[in-house]
Amino acid sequence: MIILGPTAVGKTDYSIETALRYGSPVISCDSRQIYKEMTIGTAVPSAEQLAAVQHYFIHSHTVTQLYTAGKYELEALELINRLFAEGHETLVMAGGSGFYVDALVNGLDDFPSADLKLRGELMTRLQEEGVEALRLELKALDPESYATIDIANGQRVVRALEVCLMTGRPFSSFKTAARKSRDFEIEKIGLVRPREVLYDRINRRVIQMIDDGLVEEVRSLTQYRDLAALQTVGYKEIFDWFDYQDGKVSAEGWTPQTPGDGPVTTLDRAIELIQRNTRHYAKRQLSYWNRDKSIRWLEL
RNA sequence: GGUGUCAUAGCUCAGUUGGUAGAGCAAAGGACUGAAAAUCCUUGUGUCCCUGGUUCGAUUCCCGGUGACACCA
Repeated sequence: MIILGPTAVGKTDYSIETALRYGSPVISCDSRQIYKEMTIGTAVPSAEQLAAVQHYFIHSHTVTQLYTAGKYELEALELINRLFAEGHETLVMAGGSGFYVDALVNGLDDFPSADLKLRGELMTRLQEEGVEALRLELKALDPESYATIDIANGQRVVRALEVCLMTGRPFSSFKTAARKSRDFEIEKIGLVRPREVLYDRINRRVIQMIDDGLVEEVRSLTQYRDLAALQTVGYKEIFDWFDYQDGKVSAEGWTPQTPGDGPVTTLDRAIELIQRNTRHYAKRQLSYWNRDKSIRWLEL
């Protein structure tokens, strides 16, 4: 049983109740709560909650190692098989990372995993030369991907190109879109609340995080700021505020007409941005699951 | 009390040398095969503050009013 839903909807409480009912642990499906260095900003379950029910994939990995949906598929599957073998009838999973859920449920094709060095080079080129150059290169190496992937999305173009260059085969040739069969039944339960209520919960939770010491948590992770794990709502905005305080960005040259958010001059501004970006994130989650007709929705 | 400036989309503003208007943000919708809390795409009709005048035609010019701000008393 997989419990999913947008951030701040109440998955943690619901999943713990459910797990207790089934005598199951909770297997988390969350791309950020997995990191042991991050706690407040990722809204991991409280110490009491973690004590009440055994949790997996919470604080289990480190930000210093790139973690991906592919690794999650492997590790989660292994864990699930082990737990079933130990006699569990029903397992409770919970999380907000749709891509991770998909990786587990349907499986990913057998793509090679990221080559960080190559990716770094491609990202540099993306910044210096723009998407256009990379796009043309992809068109030459893999016209099919060029025609099917979102060509405006630099990150996608880089990944496709990365696979082509690493393997000498077109990115599209790895794609079978075949669903892997799993030897257990999966039931998805989606938690929802009225938009207004959800947004209100998000806004309050952000304030609570600040009260709980988010700023200090972020400060303690400064050395990791460029890692993928730290590209996270609640962390990015506060790093930007630090930058402003350090004089790395200034308010000069910025007017309301300029695209973008402008400098993060105060903590209050950072809070506003975190709240907004969390709302945006919740919307993306909803849109991701919207097309999945197998989800049974439950209004809280 | 006097003078001046401003009054346009939920917010901050641009603009129309007079032919009923457009950006950023917000908001809404969407995409997604190893960075996914990432990344990317789409969507803008609003008494252009109110009244009157000039004009074929006013949100744009003029008179008056109201409100906000600034300065002077």
